[in-house]
Amino acid sequence: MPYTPSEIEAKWQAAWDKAGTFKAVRDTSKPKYYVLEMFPYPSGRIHIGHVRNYTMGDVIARYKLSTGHNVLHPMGFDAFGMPAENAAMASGGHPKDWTYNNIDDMVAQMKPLGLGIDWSRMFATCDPEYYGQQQALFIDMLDAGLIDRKNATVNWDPVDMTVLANEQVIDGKGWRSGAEVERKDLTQWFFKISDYADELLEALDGLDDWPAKVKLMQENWIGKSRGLQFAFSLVEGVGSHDRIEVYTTRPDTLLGASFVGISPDHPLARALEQDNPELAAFNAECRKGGTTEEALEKAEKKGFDTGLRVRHPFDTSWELPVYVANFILMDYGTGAIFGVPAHDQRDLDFARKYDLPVISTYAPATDDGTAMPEDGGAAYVPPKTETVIYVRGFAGETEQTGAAAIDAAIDFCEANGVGQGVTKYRLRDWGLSRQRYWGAPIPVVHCDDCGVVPEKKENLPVELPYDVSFDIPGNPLDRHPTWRNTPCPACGKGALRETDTMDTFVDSSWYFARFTSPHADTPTDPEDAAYWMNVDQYIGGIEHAILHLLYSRFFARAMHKTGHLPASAIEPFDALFTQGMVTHAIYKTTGTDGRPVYHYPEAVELRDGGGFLKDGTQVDIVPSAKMSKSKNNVVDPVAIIEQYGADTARWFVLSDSPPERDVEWTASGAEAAYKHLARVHRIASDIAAGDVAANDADEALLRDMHKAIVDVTNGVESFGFNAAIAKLYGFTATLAKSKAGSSAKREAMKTLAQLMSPMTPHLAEDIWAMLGGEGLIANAPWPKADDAMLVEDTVTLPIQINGKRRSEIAVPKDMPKDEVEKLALADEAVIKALDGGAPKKLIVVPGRIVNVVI
RNA sequence: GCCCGCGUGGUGGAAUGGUAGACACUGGAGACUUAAAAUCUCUUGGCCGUAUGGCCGUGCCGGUUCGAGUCCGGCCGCGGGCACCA
Repeated sequence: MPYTPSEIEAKWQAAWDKAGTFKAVRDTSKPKYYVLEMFPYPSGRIHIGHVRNYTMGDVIARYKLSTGHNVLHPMGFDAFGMPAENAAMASGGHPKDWTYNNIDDMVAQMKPLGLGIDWSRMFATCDPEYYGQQQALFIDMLDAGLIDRKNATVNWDPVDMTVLANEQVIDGKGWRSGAEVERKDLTQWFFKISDYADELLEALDGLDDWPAKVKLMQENWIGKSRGLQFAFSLVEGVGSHDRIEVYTTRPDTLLGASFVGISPDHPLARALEQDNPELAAFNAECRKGGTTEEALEKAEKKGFDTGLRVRHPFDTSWELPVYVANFILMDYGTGAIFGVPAHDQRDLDFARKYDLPVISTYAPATDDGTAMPEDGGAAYVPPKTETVIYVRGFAGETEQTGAAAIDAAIDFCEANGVGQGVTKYRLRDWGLSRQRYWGAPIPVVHCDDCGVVPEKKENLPVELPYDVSFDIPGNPLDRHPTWRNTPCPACGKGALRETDTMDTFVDSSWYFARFTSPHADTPTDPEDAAYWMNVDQYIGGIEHAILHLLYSRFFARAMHKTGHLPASAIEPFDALFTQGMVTHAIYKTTGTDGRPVYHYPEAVELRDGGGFLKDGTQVDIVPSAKMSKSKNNVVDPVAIIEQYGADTARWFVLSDSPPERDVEWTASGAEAAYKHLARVHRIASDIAAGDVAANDADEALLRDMHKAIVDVTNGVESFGFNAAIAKLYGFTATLAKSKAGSSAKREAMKTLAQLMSPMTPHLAEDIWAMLGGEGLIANAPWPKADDAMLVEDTVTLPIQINGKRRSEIAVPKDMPKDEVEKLALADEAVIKALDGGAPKKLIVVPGRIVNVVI
């Protein structure tokens, strides 16, 4: 019987459907397990990276099913966002049609993968049913004081008269108009996530099954700092401004200050520009370009001397100049700083540019001869934990760590009435307003008499109108003739709807909760949420380490506060796994115009260690590049499934590379995966037809089987899928070569099929049926290893001489240390190396290694 | 610029501080075959050597340790994120 994936896979998918194998139903008699992969954006085509992501989740889901869990494994679509509008602009369709067509296409591409998903729970965030409940959440959060309205800076395209996303700003210019982008303030809605800064930080400690790197990134993002806030008094006031409030995390360097810097958006800077055209021009220049931190940080550091001077708080005769500087953010601290060139490279560059003094406040504890900053050296910026010598200290010891000096400086300043120690966070409130059509409308109404009023819940969802056009830039809701008009929910008079829609991060911040009851007429159903939450295992890309995961953590808290999630669900993801990308080589040649020309893998023949086109031209090979349409190196999973079947695609994306790392897709690798599965199928057929009596090879085979159970189980539980697959290769080879009797072989083969079933479920079902397994393998209990079959009596100990392996001895597993020593010293290689002398040291690590030091 | 990762043969990678290169791909040799495909067997880090074997080797430089791919410090390269891409 040949291995024909197309038949096998369709057959078993139908069998699972019929049996409702993956339909999740609340059942308190079993432990629940909720496994979730980050849901996809409906681009229209599934990507091999999706295959990898969902296969990993499916392995966990199927494994948990076979260990007696009640499994929830849902799928949905993160369906709002800019690409749908861009497509509408480019080809004239409608975002809604484009999106739903794409979803249909993607579901059709995903189904053949045989994922154990409860498809009955599927939804898209652009379903009015979903975003209507999101609007209800918004209203509840507004009532609960979790939402605020204030100014935010956006990228403004002065030609298209529209707000641009950061990715639409290229080199400071609008992507369509090419106009220089300006920063502009708009009134926007904000989630008050900064109120939760400390809690979100503290709670990271409890997330034991999250990668440490993700927690560290979130910690740095929240950016808790302790510092000193105080004011410099202006020598001469300007209008109502007589002082400049500054915040510093390094108050110990106060005596090294050489200038005060304020943001171009600082109230004082705005006041001064009224009658200083030069400064107004400078500020306007600073407001050009995108809003990203990256753009601000990379811009050339520029300053403008306002001519104002402030007094140093510790010496009123010491006056410092006040500069407006483009690198100071109004969003962080007070929008004003004092510059200490000796201990900050940016300040040092600034001081040298504008010829300001450089004054060290501390120096290295041991002079290593490096030039001081005042003598042309680099800024001296040691870690706060390092002990340094304070040459211009004013609090605490002369020799102390930066951290100690900072604490002493804050105490000193507080005692002397110079300022207060304050704790600040880098985390800013989450601006959720978007000036775009394809998003969830923000359910508020602007009334001349009542002001801003939330829509009544019975009027939800506030649905997007379908009759819109995308022929001109900007938000079509703004120019819709009737949609905006609505009675005020408070007074009933004619009023206007808000036309801003919600950030798509809002959609993805609670979809995991909605999956627990996707059609409830409230955002969640209390019993379903209580039963299914939390997500036991969440799987997704590392690119979501900060924003999506932090917003979701905030949202879970907000949903708890508004009664939509139990207290136990404020950390919604018990365990997180971040998987790597699937990459593929790029094949390129250089065109006549000198630009690279990219070639499809099908067009390239690999031989003699190089790649060649049909005409013999050699191509440059860039290995392991991120798949990208423009580079022609995207692998289409549909073609792979048609050629080899879903099991091959699943097996390949799990093998070869650890899940957290990128995996390189190679045609030869896929071919090899297929060959292996065909081989397993062939071995199973042979075994099913075999009739060999039990014999002495049986025990060895069964011992190996039990070892394989342990290794594969450990691999699956620890996301070591590639290691588990390596063991499966090994056990397959053992089984193929074994001379054991048919009964033992059938047992071993059925176990192999079970161990493979999470990865290659269709093949596993087929083998299971072939060998007379009961029911579906998907429902069969996971095999258990027999400890008695795992005991090994002897171990091989490597013998090192001076840390290099020179020999080995076989010893009983539990041989005492002193006997191992004797045996080691009697080893030929050791005797030779000792040459009659005695070893300096003899290290014996039982069961591990012997090291003879000579 | 700032934050976080990663770097091991021709290739993907394995390795609780304890035999570096498991497993797989590619390449090479062979078996089977009229032939090819398929399948099976052996081999495949570099250098020296007929061989027993020896030396080198985990991006680079240094350190800790009996012992470092693994821990520490410093560099280099690549990737992710930087709040309106999702």
